[in-house]
Amino acid sequence: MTETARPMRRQEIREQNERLILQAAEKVFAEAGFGGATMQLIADMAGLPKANLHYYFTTKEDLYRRVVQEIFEIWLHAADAMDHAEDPAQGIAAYIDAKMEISRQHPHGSKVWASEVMHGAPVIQDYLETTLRDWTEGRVAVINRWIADGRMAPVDPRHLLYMLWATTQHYADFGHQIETLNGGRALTDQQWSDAKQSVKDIVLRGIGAL
Amino acid sequence: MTETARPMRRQEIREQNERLILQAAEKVFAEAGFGGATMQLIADMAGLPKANLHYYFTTKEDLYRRVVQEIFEIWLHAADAMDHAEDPAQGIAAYIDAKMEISRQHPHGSKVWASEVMHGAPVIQDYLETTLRDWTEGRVAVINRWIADGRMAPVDPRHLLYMLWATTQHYADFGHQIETLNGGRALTDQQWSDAKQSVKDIVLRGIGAL
DNA sequence: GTCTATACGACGATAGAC
DNA sequence: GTCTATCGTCGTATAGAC
Repeated sequence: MTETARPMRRQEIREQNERLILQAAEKVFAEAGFGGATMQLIADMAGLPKANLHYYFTTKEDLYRRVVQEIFEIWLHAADAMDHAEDPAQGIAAYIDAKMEISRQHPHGSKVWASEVMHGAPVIQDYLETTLRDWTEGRVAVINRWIADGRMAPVDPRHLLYMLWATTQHYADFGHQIETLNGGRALTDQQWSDAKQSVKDIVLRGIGAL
Repeated sequence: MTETARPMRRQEIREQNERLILQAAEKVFAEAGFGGATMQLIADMAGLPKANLHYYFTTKEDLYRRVVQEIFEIWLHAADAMDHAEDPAQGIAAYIDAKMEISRQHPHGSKVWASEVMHGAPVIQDYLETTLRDWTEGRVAVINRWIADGRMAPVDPRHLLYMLWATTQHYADFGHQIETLNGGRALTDQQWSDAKQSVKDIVLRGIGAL
């Protein structure tokens, strides 16, 4: 009887274990907060000994930082939907759809980010001041161009962006509250679709793009 | 030399100390999360010995529960602004103004609530299922009446409420991010005024009430 | 690369003097 | 009602065998 499965190389073992740990950490940090999370809990969920976590990430804060960075990267890519559009109706609708879908697919990451910012962004303050600030200024310019071209009403671009962030992320961060108000049941496919449509209807009409 | 100040009675001492502790706890729980907060930190901020906290509130969780209940009560009263209005333009504008003002005056409480819900509402789940559910159904009925009377567009009342909660609370919960994007400075009176107006403009136009 | 055992510190809670 | 001293627990992190 020969061993058919190719043995994993060191690099593959490392990648697989880091992936396992990061997925477990995202869930535990989201559900318990940074202070409430324990390395033991994350290790159990990842199915690895606690000491291995320290081997791969050294400290609890290192591991946490990596989790926060991941959701941030995902959000940045959602802006692509907005950039490749000519008019606001299409661009903002696509951005809302993308952000709502992320809230559905990555609710844990969204919560970890929210928790981090609520506590004053002790770990990712530099990201706020560089990447996020640049990103925001770029989108503000896009929206201002749409306004200048008469394609939408003259609303303050920053407050519009805050409304988009707040509303889309609310479906992840306050998902438990929404579920409770939905009779204790998670939103169905149809209800998610309705949610996206409701948000797009109100916002697009609200900025005069419909 | 006589003592002019009337000595406080036991009940007054208790009320004053509980108030000191609750204010300190709200701030510490908001900034550090439940797990990150320590009784020592709260005691130092309140200017009382740590043992006194346990005397008045027994456990850390008791103290936390009281903090969460307080912000919830404040939010419930904000709905009064909505109930005494005949048309949606006036009622929802008043609700937005009230909720925005609470975000400004009680950012810590808002964050504690957000954190509690994000972690699955382990302490106030019963409130979600009773008080909040009843409250929500009442407002849904009001909005549906406005729609039936042709005073606003036929939007889904629940998703409208979620957008109002998300957007208004965002200015408290993500206040640090907003401040960073504002050049590291807190919003001025004028900027708060602009924020309220922007939210009202987009939402009211969005639901066809303008 | 994996895991057991443990050091070390911090926190919640309480006992008991005042 | 107030406060000091302290107990027991738990969590992060590491040392060292395998």
